[in-house]
Amino acid sequence: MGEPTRLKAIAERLNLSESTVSRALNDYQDISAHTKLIVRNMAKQLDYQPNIHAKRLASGKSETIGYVMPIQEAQVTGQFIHELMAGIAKALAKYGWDLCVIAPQTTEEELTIFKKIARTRHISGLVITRTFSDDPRFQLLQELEIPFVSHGRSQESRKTAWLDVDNELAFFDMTNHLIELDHKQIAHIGGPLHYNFAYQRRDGWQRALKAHGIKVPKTYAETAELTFDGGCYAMQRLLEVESPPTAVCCVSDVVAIGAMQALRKNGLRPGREVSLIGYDGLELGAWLDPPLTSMRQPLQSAGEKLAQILMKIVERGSLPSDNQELVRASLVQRETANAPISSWPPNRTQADNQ
Amino acid sequence: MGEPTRLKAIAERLNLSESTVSRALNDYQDISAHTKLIVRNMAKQLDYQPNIHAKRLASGKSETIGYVMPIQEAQVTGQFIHELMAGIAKALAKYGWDLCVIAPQTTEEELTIFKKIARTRHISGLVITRTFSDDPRFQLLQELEIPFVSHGRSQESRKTAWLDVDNELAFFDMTNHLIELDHKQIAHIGGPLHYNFAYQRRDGWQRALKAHGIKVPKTYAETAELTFDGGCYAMQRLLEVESPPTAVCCVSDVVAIGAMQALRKNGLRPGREVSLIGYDGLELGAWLDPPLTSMRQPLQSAGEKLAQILMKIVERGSLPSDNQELVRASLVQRETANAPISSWPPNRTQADNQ
DNA sequence: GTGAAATCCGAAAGCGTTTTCGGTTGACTC
DNA sequence: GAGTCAACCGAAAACGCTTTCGGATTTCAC
Repeated sequence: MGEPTRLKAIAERLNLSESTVSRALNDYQDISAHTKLIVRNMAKQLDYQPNIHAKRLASGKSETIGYVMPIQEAQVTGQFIHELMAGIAKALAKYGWDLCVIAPQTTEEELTIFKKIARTRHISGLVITRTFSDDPRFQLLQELEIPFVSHGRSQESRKTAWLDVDNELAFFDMTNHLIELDHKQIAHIGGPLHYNFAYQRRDGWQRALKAHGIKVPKTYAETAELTFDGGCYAMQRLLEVESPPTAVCCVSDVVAIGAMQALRKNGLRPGREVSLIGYDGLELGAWLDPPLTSMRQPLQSAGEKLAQILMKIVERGSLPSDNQELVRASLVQRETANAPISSWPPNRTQADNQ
Repeated sequence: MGEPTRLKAIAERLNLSESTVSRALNDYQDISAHTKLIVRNMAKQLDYQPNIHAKRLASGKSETIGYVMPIQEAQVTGQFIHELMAGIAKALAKYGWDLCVIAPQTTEEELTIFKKIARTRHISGLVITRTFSDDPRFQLLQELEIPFVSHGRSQESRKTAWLDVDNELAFFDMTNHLIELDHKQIAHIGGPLHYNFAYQRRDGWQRALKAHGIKVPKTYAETAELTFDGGCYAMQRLLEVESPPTAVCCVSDVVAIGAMQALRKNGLRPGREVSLIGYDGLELGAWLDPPLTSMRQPLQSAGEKLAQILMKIVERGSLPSDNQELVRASLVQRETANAPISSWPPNRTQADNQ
């Protein structure tokens, strides 16, 4: 397809110097409006695209940001990542920035890669996800002075940029929804507490209970691995407490789906004897029988915002003022959250005593 | 963290020229083994990382490949993409290549981006997925002389590099599995024929039937959108034919899940009255009630292979000999594929006549 | 001991931009 | 009409690497 157009070609055609052409295209102040105009027209006519490597070498900027793919450990993170990345890529594309994927195999490798990036600087900023309460990446990235923004918070994120869903509020809302349906025995299946969101979600549940003066036994606060099996076991344990709950707030959809399975195994139907609300709003929840009620956070737009925040940080060389943002999750009404029924829970003490 | 190490620093420390150092690190023939050794040691000691932009500018190579994210249209592509990308990134990382994500919003934009890449050449090769029977990308990329490899074939892919699962064989195997279970009334819910794999999967089903001398009515060849609803409607239609099937081969897991729903609505249980096999092996299939039998293709390793093929093409400047590869899908036995039962299908003609 | 070949390395010219610095205009002031 | 000040543009030096070319040794054969 022939040689690509260079700055030189434009300069020669217009009898200008390369430097003038360059500054015209980059909108420098000291180029006349007229010159800018003819240069831009010629550039368009010749379909000029700057050599990106020369540009980045000369300017010392890379205009590339990296997305660190979480190591596959929790289940069905795929859809999540896909939507988020699509949003990031979209926002970056508007400004001609590139999105580079980093897929470390282990946590150690991840940290090693960060150190390498700190030296090469060929990636000027990072988006990280799946944050932990105690997440070593925050300190390291700050030490290395690599601009970054996280999707989700951590104990270390007071002074860093992040965008997160208001987990506490989401579970407050979720629990309130169940209370409005007239539930009073509302349990919670939480996630492992090394995930930062696990705390917040549990707190939201507790606050809603407290706000309505509802007291539940300690056994109602369950914990599960973020897997189908984890949810299944946790629900099973909840069914074995003295007075089982009529509704359960689940830390994730996958966990909720596991809980549904446990209910079925015990001859119970989700949304009848025991209401269930998940979190993530996965579309696959709609395909279950019955379809799973859930909470959904906007992911594509989150990706876009993350990219915008990060670009600002990179360009300014420091944190902008609006570097932390909380978004609200919304209820996805499906069929597993309904009013309690009179025949549940069974009067276990009577039955057991007979 | 101080200035990064440059070639110059190594050269000065060792009293060598920059060019010698450069060639030593790049393993040129005309540098003595001894020199190479001391240069490499010093490079390691100083933690030298070449400036990638300078390198790419000077060498004219970009060592970056692009992955074109499919436009979100079919459902649950997320997990699929995630695994594939992880494999690609892993293989590229071994050689220090970068993976750049391209997320076009429309088909037109996708083609425009290709043209831009052809001019800038800042991405030296592409991986494309979700191929269509009639896929304009193949011709364009060849015209533009952009190296690429596709995951999946097309009508235009005789002369291009690809890696694909043997769809025909997968559905041949799938159908045989049902035949071995003693099914004789085996239907197929296929995908829209603009997807290239839709043909192959249908053909595999037909070949297996033919191989066993099994004849089925034409109405057994259904077509559905690759969605939950699509599968649901198609299954409903199958239940309304004169003698409904005892087993159904579904073009994808999502379609199969929709089909399960249709069965339930009709008071039938998947895997009892009607056996069902999906395709994709999504883990979420295991969470259904009953868990969905499916076929699975290896995705992570496919990603790695795609990356390797593409790197070869880019480096050689032409197609290597082993540029097309077919992998085999394997059966994921779960619970929706069992032997037929005597009470199904109902003797419809009798019943209707009464 | 001479010529040829092989071995190893340095000099220098790129690669295509950006950006600083200074110089040339013309207009404007007094 | 000399000086000042903008306004505008060109020259040239980076940026950090690769790669060609040729020169200086050394080795080998005869």
